[in-house]
Amino acid sequence: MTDAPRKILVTSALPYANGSIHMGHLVEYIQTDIWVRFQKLRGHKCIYVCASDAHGTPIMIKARELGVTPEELTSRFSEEFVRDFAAFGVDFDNYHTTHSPENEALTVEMFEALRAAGDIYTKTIEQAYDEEEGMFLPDRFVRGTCPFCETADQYGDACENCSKTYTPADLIDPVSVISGTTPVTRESEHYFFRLSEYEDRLRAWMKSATLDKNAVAKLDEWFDAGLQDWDISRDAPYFGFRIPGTEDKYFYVWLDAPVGYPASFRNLCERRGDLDFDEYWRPGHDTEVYHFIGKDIMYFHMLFWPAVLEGSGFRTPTSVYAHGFLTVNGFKMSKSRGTFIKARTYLDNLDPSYLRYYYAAKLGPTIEDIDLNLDDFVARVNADLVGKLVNIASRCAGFINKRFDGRLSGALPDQALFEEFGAASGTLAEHYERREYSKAMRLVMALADKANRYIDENKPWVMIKDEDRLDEVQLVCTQGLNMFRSLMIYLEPVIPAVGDGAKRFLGEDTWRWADASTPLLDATIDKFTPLIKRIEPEQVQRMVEQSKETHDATPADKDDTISIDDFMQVDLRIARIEKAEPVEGADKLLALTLDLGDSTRSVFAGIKAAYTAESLVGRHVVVVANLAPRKMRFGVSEGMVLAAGPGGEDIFLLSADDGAKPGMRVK
RNA sequence: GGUGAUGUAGCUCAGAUGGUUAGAGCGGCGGACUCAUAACCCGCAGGUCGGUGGUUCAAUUCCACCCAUCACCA
Repeated sequence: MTDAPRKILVTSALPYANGSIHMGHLVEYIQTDIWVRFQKLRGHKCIYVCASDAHGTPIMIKARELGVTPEELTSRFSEEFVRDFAAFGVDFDNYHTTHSPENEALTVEMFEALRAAGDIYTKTIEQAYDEEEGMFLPDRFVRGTCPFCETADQYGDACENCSKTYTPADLIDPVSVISGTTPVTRESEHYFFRLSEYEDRLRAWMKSATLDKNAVAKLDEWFDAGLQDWDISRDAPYFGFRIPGTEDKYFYVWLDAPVGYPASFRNLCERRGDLDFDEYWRPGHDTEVYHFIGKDIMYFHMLFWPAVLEGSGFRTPTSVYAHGFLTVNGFKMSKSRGTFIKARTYLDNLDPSYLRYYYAAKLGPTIEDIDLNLDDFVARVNADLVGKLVNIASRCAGFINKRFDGRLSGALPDQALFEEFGAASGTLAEHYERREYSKAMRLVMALADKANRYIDENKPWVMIKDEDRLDEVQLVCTQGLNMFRSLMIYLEPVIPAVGDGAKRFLGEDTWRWADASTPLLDATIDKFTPLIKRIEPEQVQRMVEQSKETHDATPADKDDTISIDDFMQVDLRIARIEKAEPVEGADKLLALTLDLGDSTRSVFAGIKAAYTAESLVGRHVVVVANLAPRKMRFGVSEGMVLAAGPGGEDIFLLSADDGAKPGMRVK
């Protein structure tokens, strides 16, 4: 490996400063940190910056609720973030905030450049307005009944029940979540960025950035739908930067948030003499810029952000690396299950190296979600890190310490075997570079197996009993410790804290990547102490217990079992099918008219492939009587007829035995 | 609803541009060892590769549809 040193700037997404860091956040910061540490270990100049995302309505509202200023709120969370990240070994070169002079200056500069280029225009739009609070309301701050399916208490942008999208003005009985009053619709002038003009340039950038194929598919989808211009302003009151030349207009938080990357970097430049801002952020230099993000914010980082940079005279990112989400034990993190685990709660119970290794063992370069299975976590970490890896040192060190005064021999007995370990360097480096961490971990563990097998075959504990073979014991253990050392160098980006312990044990100060291919000989090692402890399952149990918050559990967070009360909320009734007819334009639906005793209902049922209309008339079926009515293309469906089976022709209606009458409750 | 992705042994995941007995680690079972944080080593048992249909001499791998899970919809 003779790569010339590269100049690389890396970022992780800016955490929003209104809540604590949790296990989901850490996937990204650990992924990025591993990559950065790898680059540094290889001798490249790699800078890692981040910042708190400090603007926007949610922060403004939360600060108001707590009776503090937004500045106080966000700096409080920033301090917490910095502490948590440091504890997990996430080693930023700079951690800043978007509420900074550097950020304001850059945001205004970009805005002015875009305006000068004719890419900014104003347009009057209508928006929900809370008269009591005297403020415009973001869609998420208006709730009401869905205009399509009439489900109550839905957000102002989309219905969680029928998934239709709409605007707050479409809601039935809309309410401001801040004051509880009914919002009115009011006009306001907004600033727009002509994203629609950037399609060609974005397509060109997309090719040069060699994005993940899933990301490309997603972008193509967005291009196909047509790029819409982007509303980049918000009305006062708002926590953010005021747009120059206006009294009451502010930049939308998503405009200045990514500017936080160069702003944090500029802040670092001012404190360090060896960095030139323009070299990293203006076109025409051979520096590299990478953004690590979650797949949920690809839109902002792969469309808006490159377009803004392109249009305002800045360089575009070399690439944007998106990762998937974290599930815990196969499900979304849940407060009632105790799987909504904050960084701090983890740290109170477990060593950060465990998590860094486990994430590395599961991470690849794609946007696929990864699962933190807590049983697997315990087993995997104990088996790999303790049982295989550290065990190599543990089983060799005793002999060297007790019988050879801590002295390693001057040569290796099996040079070829050691060279195998050195030869893995190229493959491993490629895996790290491509963010194929799981592949790298598999390869390292396969080598660890090999090292353990070597020791097993050579049996130093047998030779030690024979005075004539003492030299051999020293040689075999030197070989074993050198294989251990190479693997620890390879894992230095993942578990640097364990690496530090290993360095101390081996009497070394620093490692470079290439050191893995050169053995440590004729050296004196320190007494071996356990570098990492096994995880006791109780530690995990305690962490889960401490993460449980039953009081604010939402229904979706509940256990797999339900109470009798929950069941009784479903109003099941016997109904007689009065009429059944096909629905014009629908392949699967039959329109049923049901007699419920005291009323009749119209219900659409997807059973046409299994039943003819005529065969149904007169049948008694079971219907969910209190299901929210659902508007379909053909009319409103006022209930659901129960049936079993996978669908298609395999549908089997439930019916009642003789004697059941329409309207009877099923329970 | 639209779009994208995922579905392989009990668990977590590899893999095959279609082709002899589909792999690893963990867990389970049996054996060996005792240097090592009950670690390590050897062996065994576990899978109709989500379902249905199609293309093909041949599909788990390609295509279609379906089911389930996840995400996004500015």
